[in-house]
Amino acid sequence: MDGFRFFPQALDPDAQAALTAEVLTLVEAAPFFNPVTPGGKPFSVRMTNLGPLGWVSDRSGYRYQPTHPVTGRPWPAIPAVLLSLWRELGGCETPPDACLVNLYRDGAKMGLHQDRDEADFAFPVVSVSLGDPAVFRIGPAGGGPTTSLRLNSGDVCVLSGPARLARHGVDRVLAGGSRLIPGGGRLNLTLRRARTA
DNA sequence: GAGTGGCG
DNA sequence: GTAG
Repeated sequence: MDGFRFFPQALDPDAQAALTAEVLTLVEAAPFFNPVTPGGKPFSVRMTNLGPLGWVSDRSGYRYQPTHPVTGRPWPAIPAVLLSLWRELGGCETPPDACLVNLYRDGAKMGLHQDRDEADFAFPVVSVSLGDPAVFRIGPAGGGPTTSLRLNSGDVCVLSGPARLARHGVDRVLAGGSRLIPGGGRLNLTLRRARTA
């Protein structure tokens, strides 16, 4: 997968713990909600966002919006450490304007999809894994054979260039593999530039 | 259970 | 249409 870059253990255990604590504190003001597809089917992951814009899905469709769908308040700010990861590993000077926070509890998964709700695909997607390991799947943008990859806590993935529109998803989460998240599970932080610079 | 994929 |  040209354009797909994998940075194992980009965050050491102390940095993982600090980031997890910071994100969980921030999202107290923007609680995880239960999204549904435009067809009304619930996702198995729970979601919230950080930053000027947040990705949401409901019966009206997929979109980025500046406020939490339940509280109506703006999303909390993106932590500085994530802005640094975006710049250093994503190689992008323009900062992200959205950070989707997906919480995978027992049995949660994410079907194969593309991130294509952003205005300019020249900007990368930077994904940070925290907590339980996940079996990630990725394949070409145009369809075809996929490969699977285990994502551990502290790993960072970058989708850019030809891989920016890669199909990807999470087949399953390996429960109990980490004690990082209270109550267990996996937290995935996905940084994106939703609007043009 | 694993892999693939409608999809614009 | 949609990450189900």
